[in-house]
Amino acid sequence: MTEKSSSKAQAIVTEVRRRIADREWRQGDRIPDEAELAVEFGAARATVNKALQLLAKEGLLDRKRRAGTHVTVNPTRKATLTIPIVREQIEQAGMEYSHRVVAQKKSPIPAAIAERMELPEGQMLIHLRTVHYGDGKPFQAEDRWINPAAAPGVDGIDFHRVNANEWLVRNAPWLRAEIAFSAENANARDARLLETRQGSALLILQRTTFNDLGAITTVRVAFHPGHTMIATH
Amino acid sequence: MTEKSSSKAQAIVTEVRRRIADREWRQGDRIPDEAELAVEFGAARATVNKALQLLAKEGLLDRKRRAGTHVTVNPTRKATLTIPIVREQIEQAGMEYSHRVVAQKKSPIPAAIAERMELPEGQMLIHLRTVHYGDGKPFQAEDRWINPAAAPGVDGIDFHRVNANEWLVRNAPWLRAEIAFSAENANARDARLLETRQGSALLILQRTTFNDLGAITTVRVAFHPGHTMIATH
DNA sequence: TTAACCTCTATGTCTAAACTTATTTTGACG
DNA sequence: CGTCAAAATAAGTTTAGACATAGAGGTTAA
Repeated sequence: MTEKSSSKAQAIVTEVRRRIADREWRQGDRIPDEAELAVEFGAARATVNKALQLLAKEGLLDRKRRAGTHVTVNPTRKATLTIPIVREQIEQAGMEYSHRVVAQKKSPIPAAIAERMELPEGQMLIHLRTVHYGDGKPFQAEDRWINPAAAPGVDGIDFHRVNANEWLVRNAPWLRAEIAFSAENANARDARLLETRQGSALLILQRTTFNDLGAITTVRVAFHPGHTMIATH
Repeated sequence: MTEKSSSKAQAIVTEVRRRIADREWRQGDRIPDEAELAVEFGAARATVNKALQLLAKEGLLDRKRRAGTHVTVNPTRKATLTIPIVREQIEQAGMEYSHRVVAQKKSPIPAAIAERMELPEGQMLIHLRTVHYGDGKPFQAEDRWINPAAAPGVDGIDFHRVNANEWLVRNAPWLRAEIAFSAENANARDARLLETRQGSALLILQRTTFNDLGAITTVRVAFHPGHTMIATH
């Protein structure tokens, strides 16, 4: 077995991946059971189990009790997206971070937002529009609604002085999130805020977070044209 | 402890998440060590370890030997994207799948592709353009380059008859992938293939896969305007 | 003061063994 | 034959115990 990493389990992961990549074990094949692999790799069954569970979570293996472990036929591979805090993303790129709150007020939520937040239409939430800059150039525009009922303490905050993203991350951790990506042509406001021309293609990230008390916040983030999000395998 | 799931480890995960969400344990706090939690939860240390490692991978906890486990200060939460096989995605939506190969030929790769695939510029690869349809309406347009050196057997295949995506998934599993999302205004070709107007905002997915032999394939997928990709927490 | 070194501790990893549980197989019975 | 129940099997989970190792903190020597 090719030892590629420090841990035994990781070595098993690597070796099984190699066998699949090299087609020693083909799509649909049943692979030896945990006990046999444990003997072959000189490891305990628990260690083999850990390795195979990881590969199953990755989508490379299908595991079923009694039926054994099979190489996935149509592997739907998963990619992990890391959604960083804007400020950190900008500073990590070696730019100077700044932001500007364009609007902060209490408003009744429109139908689309109500649906996303699973709240009744017309409820009064905090509505916030912010632009984040790197070295003075617009990086992303945020359109955010915050539900004070699920984020205690938010009412007294002046988001002109405190970064909403960071305040929320620190003061209202979420239990569940819904995230969606899409592309939209910049509308007049997007264009103005991002200092680009109307109609240019923007990557849009839409995220709603929930805790026991319900929806905390929903945000539509419009990235500057040309922005790329990287996902890691 | 609120038992939310079958497994003990999962129950610990849920309870720790709750304590963080309810701010019993706050950002930056050091939480009790594994041995203490094991006693509190009436579990073995290995079980607590499994739970905490999961939360650390999620980004909620920071763990360091000797220093203990802390609640992450600026949690960079991760989202998992499932990139399905087109056919399955379309059929799952209850539509009838079809596809059309617009072009298949051997061409020298341009500089941008060469860089992505870590190959010398001008190398001859298979170039493929395909449109995938749901109920006859264009769903996504693929622009793909395939490296026969890393995908043995690909040379004889007629991709007018075989779906490239599915052939590759089955015959050339990858070890490493690079995935990126962005938005682009539809160019003339995109507009024609997707039957939309030039300039409309398209969600673009760019993926390159590798095995021991090098880059297998790189593909630029342009989705129909309005398409949304969902990520799960 | 600083650098080099040591010690201690909390996490990381593995093991053997047991028990649980989903699922397939088998086989008895109608 | 088909049906239902029992047996068998492979993965799922947990446990106690052991050892490895990073790294914080303290100690000593230059």
